[in-house]
Formats: sequence, C-alpha cells, structure tokens
Amino acid sequence: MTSPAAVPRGGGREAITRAARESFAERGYHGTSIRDIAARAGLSLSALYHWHAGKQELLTALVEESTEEYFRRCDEALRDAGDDPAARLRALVRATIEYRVSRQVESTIAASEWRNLDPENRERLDGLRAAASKLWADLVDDGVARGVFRCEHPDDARRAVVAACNAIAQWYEPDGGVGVPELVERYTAIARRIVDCR
Amino acid sequence: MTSPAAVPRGGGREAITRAARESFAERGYHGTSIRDIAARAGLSLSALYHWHAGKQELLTALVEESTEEYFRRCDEALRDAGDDPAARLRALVRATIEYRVSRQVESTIAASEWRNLDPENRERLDGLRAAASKLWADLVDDGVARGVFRCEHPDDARRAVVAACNAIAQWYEPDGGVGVPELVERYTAIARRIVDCR
DNA sequence: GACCCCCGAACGATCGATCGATAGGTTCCG
DNA sequence: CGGAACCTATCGATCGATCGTTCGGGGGTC
Repeated sequence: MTSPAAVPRGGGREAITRAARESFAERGYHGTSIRDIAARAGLSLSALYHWHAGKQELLTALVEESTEEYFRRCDEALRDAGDDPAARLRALVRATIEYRVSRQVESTIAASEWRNLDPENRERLDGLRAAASKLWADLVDDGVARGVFRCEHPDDARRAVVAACNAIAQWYEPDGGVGVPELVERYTAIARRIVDCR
Repeated sequence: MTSPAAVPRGGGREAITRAARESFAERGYHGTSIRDIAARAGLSLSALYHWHAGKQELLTALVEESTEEYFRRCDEALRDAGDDPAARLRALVRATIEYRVSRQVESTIAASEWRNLDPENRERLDGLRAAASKLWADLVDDGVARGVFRCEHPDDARRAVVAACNAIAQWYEPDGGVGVPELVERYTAIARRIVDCR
C-alpha cells in the first residue's frame, strides 16, 4: 500500500489523482475500476465523484497534463539551443529524456492508454502530439539539408532516436546508479551517431 | 466488419482466434469482452467456450505463439550468421524486423498486454523473453570485447537498437512503399552506427 | 444554519462463465 | 439398406459478480 495514512481533510483531489495514476500504470485503464482507485486513495466512491467528473476525466487529465509538459519542455529546449543542428538535437534528446524520467509513470500511461481516450479528447490532444512530432522532423530535416547530418533516411533516423529515448521510461530506475545528465550524454552521443552527425 | 461471410462448419476455432487477435489489438485485453470476440467471429458465446477455455487462454495462446516465433527466428538467424559480430548484428536486426512486420498485430499485443497474463503464464513466458534478450546482450558484449563495436556503453546501445527495431511495428504499413529487405538494410546501418561498428 | 467533504446504499448495464437443448453428421447393428 | 445410437458444433438463456454512475444524507467547520 502506498498511502496507509488517512487522507487529510481537503486533500481528496490530490489523493485520488495519485491513486488513479498508480492504478492506471499498474493495470491499465480498462483493468482499473474506480473502486480500485478510491480504495487506494483511502476514500469512498462518492469522494471520487465529488472531486472528478468520472473515470474518463481522470485519464484525460493525466494524459493531457503529461503531453502538454512534454511539448513545453521540447519547445523551451529548442528556444534555448540556438541554431546549430547538433546542439538542437542534444536539446530535444535532453527534453525527451528529462520528461520521460521525471514523469516516468504518466508518460508511460500517455503512451499506452492513448487509445482509451474519448474520441473528442483524443482529437484535441492529437494536435499537441503532432506538434511535438513535427519538432523532431523539422530538426532532422534541417540538419540533413544543411549537410550536418549525413544519414540517408532521415525519417528512419528520427524514428530510431525517438524510440530509443522513449524506451528509457520502460527500464530506468531512479536509484540505479546512472543519473539523468549522464543519460543525456550517452543518448545524445547515440542520437548523433544515428543521424550520422559530422 | 472483417467477416460478414458465415463461418463454415468446423471453422469456429480459427474464426474465434482471429477475432480475438483483432479485438485485443484494437481495444486491449480488458477493453475487449468475450461477447465482442464471439460477435466479430460471427458465432455465439457458447461456440467460443466450445473451442477455448476462456478469455485468458485466448490471450495466452496468442502471446505464447508470438513470443516463441520471435525466439525461434532469432535463434535460427544467429545460427546461420557465422562468427562475425557485424554479421550477427545484421542477423538479429533482420530477425526482429521480419518478426515485427510479419506478426505486426500479435507482436504489439504481446508487448502491451504482457501484464494481463495470469501470473503462472507470465512466469512461464518470462523465460523465453529473457532468453531472447540475452541473445542481444551477448551479441553486443562480444562485439565490444573483440573491438569490433566501439560504443562506450553497450547496454544503452543494445537498448537503443532493440527499441528502434521494435518501434517499427507501430508505424509500418505493408503497402507503404518500403519493403522489408530495404527496411532491414536501413536499420542494420542504423544499428551499426549505434554500436559504432568499425 | 449554511457550506464543504465525505459516506453508504443503490441503480441498470455489462462482465466472464455455465447450463441444457438441438440441428446435422457419422457409425454401427440388424 | 434403414434407422437407432452417438458425436460434434452450435445455440439461447441465465448465473452471480462487478462495472461506472447517481442519490440522499450526515458530520464537520465557519
């Protein structure tokens, strides 16, 4: 159990959000009942409905906040990175890894439970996802156009880099000895080799 | 609808297996009801239970067959690849891509619904999964030890290569212009750059 | 006493699973 | 060669459990 301690009065919203995050991560959206969530939060079903509109809203809020944070991180990283494609590649690798590690649970939920969003919610968030994806595509295409990246197939190189960075969330352990800065160094080096950066 | 045609007598098992595969892929294990599966197969609930032991058995059979095929493909590819680490790397990349493309649906189910296997089934299959993972680890470690691969962090290089190959199942479209042999060429090149193959 | 948080009880729907019954095919006996 | 006996593949009906959601009330704190 994560929270054997009683929920302080007024802390219901937070407790339920955290319980939903943990339950969705462990058993998936359809594998989790709202009774699981309420029990894990140490509250009743009614408290859940007092703070949230329902099960779908719990998932949407989690995924939306997580997706927005990823896009914001990427956007800021690129804005501070200057013009050099190699530096910009490092910036996106760093933003992606920092996001995937700091939001390890939510980012995994966002990736695997995307299809369980209501069509309207999914449509709305698809825009953000596409925008983040475009940041990667523009970056790689620009590097290739300027001759800094020499890979023959930019789309495949981009997909490989993104897949490698995203996969970190599936095996990384915060107390496992290797810190985020070191991780960024290693994966920046890998990314540069993938795009064949001169 | 995939099968508007009536199921020929005796073809129930196949029809239900296919319907389960499609339903699990579209909506996930917990998102699929056995009534969904039976209806998709054009049969009744009773027919499903005549041919299969239940919902969990349908998932287990799918995942088990898929996982076994992957391990077998890897094993055979390595046996035919000789001793050169670069050739062996290509062999595993090819086996992984061919598996991920030819069993695009099942391999995605196996990856995303692994946690929904009963503990006993999951334990049994964890061995196979670990064995396949060890093939990759031994290959990369051997290449590094012999100085053929010069990457500084073999574990990260291996994870990056595997993640890139596995991700293919999430975007590949069989009629999308690029064939499997070409795909193998591209990702072998990417893999060799990742491990810094001389 | 008004308001904020939270509870237990209950709703109809749907879940996975099981039941007995039956239509169509094959086997076997006289 | 006819038909009773048997088997296979399927069906509709139904089980108890659990699902997401709703409702009316009660115990705090101002």
